[in-house]
Amino acid sequence: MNEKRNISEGYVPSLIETKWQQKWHADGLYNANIDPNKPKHYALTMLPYPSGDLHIGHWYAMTPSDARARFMRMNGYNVMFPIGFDAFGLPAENAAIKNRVHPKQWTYKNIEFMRAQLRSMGAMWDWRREAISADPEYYRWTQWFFTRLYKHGLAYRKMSPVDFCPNCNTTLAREQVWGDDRHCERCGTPVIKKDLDQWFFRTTSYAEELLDYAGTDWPDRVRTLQTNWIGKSQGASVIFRTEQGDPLEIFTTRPDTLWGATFMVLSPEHPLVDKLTTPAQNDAVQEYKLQATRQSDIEREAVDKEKTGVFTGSFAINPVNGEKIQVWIADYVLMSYGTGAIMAVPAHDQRDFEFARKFGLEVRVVIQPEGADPLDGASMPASVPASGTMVNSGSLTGTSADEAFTAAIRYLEEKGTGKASTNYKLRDWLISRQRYWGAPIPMVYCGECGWNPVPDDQLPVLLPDDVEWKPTGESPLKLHPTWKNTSCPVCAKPAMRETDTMDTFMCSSWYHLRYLSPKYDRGPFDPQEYDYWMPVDTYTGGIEHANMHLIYTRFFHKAGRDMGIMKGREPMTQLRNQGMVLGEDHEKMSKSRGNVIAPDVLVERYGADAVRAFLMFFARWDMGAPWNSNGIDGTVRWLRRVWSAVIEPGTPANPDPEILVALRRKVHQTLRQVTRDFETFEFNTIVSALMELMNEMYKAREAGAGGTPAWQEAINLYLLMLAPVCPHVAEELWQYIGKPYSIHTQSWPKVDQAAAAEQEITLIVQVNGKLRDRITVPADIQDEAAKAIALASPAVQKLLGGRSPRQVILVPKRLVNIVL
RNA sequence: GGGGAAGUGUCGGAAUUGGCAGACGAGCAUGACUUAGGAUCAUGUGCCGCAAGGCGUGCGGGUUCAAAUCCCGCCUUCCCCA
Repeated sequence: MNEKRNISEGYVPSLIETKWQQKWHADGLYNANIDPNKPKHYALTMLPYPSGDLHIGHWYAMTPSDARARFMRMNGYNVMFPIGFDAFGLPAENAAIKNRVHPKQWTYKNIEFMRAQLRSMGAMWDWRREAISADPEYYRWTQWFFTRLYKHGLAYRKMSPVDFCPNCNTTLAREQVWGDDRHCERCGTPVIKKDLDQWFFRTTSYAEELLDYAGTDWPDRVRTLQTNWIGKSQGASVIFRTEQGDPLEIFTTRPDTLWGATFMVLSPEHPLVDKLTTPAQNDAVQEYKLQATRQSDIEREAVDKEKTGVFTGSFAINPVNGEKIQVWIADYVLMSYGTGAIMAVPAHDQRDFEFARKFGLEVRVVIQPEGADPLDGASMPASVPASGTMVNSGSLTGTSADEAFTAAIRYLEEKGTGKASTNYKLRDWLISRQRYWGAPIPMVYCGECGWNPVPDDQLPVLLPDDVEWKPTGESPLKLHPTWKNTSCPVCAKPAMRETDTMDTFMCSSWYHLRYLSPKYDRGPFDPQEYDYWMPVDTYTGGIEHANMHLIYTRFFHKAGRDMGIMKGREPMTQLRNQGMVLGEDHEKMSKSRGNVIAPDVLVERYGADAVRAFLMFFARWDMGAPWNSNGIDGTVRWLRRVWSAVIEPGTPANPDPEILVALRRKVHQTLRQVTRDFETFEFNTIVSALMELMNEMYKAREAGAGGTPAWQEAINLYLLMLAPVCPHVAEELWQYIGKPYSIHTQSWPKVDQAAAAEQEITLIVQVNGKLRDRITVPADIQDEAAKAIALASPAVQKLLGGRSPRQVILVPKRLVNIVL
């Protein structure tokens, strides 16, 4: 089939899309190489998990990222736009258990399929840089990073609870715990918490620095999410003592209310609980501890939940007044926040208040709000906010609560029983997973030498292939007959490997570095590539990763910098988030809900370019929307119109010169808007501006402008503007009009400001803020002239009825508001 | 529960960030061309009203010459929670 015949058949995406994809690939058009003579631009889109199928949400995320990377390239940047796969993780293991396929096989088969899906998008990925986190040559370096963090004291081991199914005898991930009663997804048994020795990274050491976003262009929304997640609060740590003499440390943000503490509450998991529990209370305490382990933290923290708790039978001494107060346990105190123990000040904290009322504990007012009747602890209906004047507070009585805050800390420090303290909600990062399909934690335990990292020359610690899954779901690494046996890296005696693997967030914390040089074997990345490309200039991905992935990757970078491996403050300079595409039923898209929209079907039917354009057009990118296929026909119609405008320009028919001026004006105005919208990630209005321009061009062609120089300029600029959005059809038509290959290596056009300037504007005339007239006036109209014209309007004269206006408000070159 | 967002025609959405509400697209209606149309082209399309005109951006207040946009209080929906 020859070229001309294709063209005359009209716009048939299938005839052009694969053709160009293959040519671009063969020519290495999108290969990114170091070029010191050009400014670089590292554009990164969050890497997909190879679940088996790309869904429309992936395209929604990636298409605009690709379009913008293309736009940057046309603006003279040397652009790198890599892709890869976040290939470890639980779904592969579930598939293994369910379908008896090896996770490796399942994962790599999925990757193969998804590569083809990704290629059909026509994105400018440099596939030579593809990185797959489950490749040994990748996870070798994930493990290497672990050992570095360990050597720098940033990885440590401690006991920590996991969700555990006592029937299956296995730990469960959050998504394996179902329902309000929190039962095991496999067997339905209620889940309990079990303490295991696990590895942690000291993310909290970087809490303070993570609060500082200097050097980033990140959305305020993300900064706020992270700041709240890190959750810094200032207060005091105070040491109470149990009757038996054990120190019992608490953190409080309100040290000023210390005199109002009438009891203490420990988390049921607190280490002192058993020691504090008296024989008479033991049954009740043990029973309560068990039921507390059955709940999620989210449930436990719920403020409006009915308060529960049990008295331990023991007392503690309040260090500021020597009073003996009861020690309770309650699930609303979490072991993971602060010290897992609180002083309860029911008069000024609502949760403590509800607890006190339920169990008949004393409520003692220590702060009297200004101008209110004196509060009575016994009868007050709710806690009151802690601001006002101190009462019943020893030496602090009479001062304001604000002053009392620092005074109380001074008092504690003088007495040596507390100090000013800062607490963070951020916890250390638990990275141990009792799973097979992840990077093995490269640590070895020796009876004599303890824990030691696997030496670099023995990395990677390879996952064994010959594993089996017991129906219980226990980790195959633990069950493997020989894998865990090794020798101690220090004394060479027989030793045991750690059988846990790493959280996949570890893999995704540095994938942007592996892209730099995925085959490099002398380090995690080639330093030359690093120095040229890093940091990531534009990072795009879902807002849902604001807290976990994006905090982990920042932590990882800062820790790497302090270890001399990475450079600079932040790994990603600019961040932009897309919203989520929900299913047509307005629910989150998922296989289990059966509401997944597959791009393949759409591409086959409408072509990749139309799908790309529609995805950019159908919703605000940063907001997302429920999917709706209805509008996609409009996008196809538009591309057909574009096709027809290029193929059938018509012949010049001596048009009115004003038609040509107006055409050029519209073209350059559109270019101005499209350029701005690319810069600000407003992709939907890029497409609508292009549609609008095409509508104008059809009218101009109708009026005889087709084939004129103005028309040809319009076509040229149109295709250049279209190229980042619809790369295939733009390339095809660019070739058709005889321009040199490739359109994607052309420069972004410049706006002709003079041509874009309006000669006339519509002056809005309001009376008392209501629209009364619209008058076309010269664009350079002066203020006084505009007022005069507005006042002379018949509509205004009628309303004035001979009166003179009280006030005339003028917005230059836009609006006149006449106030009567 | 905590944290973060968002509510605009029949639908997806636009609005130079305080200045013409509803761009663009879908849908619908009418017409043209057609043996035919899930093709193409043209025109119309927020609501009430014959009209003049009035009303309209989740609901209720407020600030302002002017509010979808700013402030206060509600309601609803969505996202994240190691």
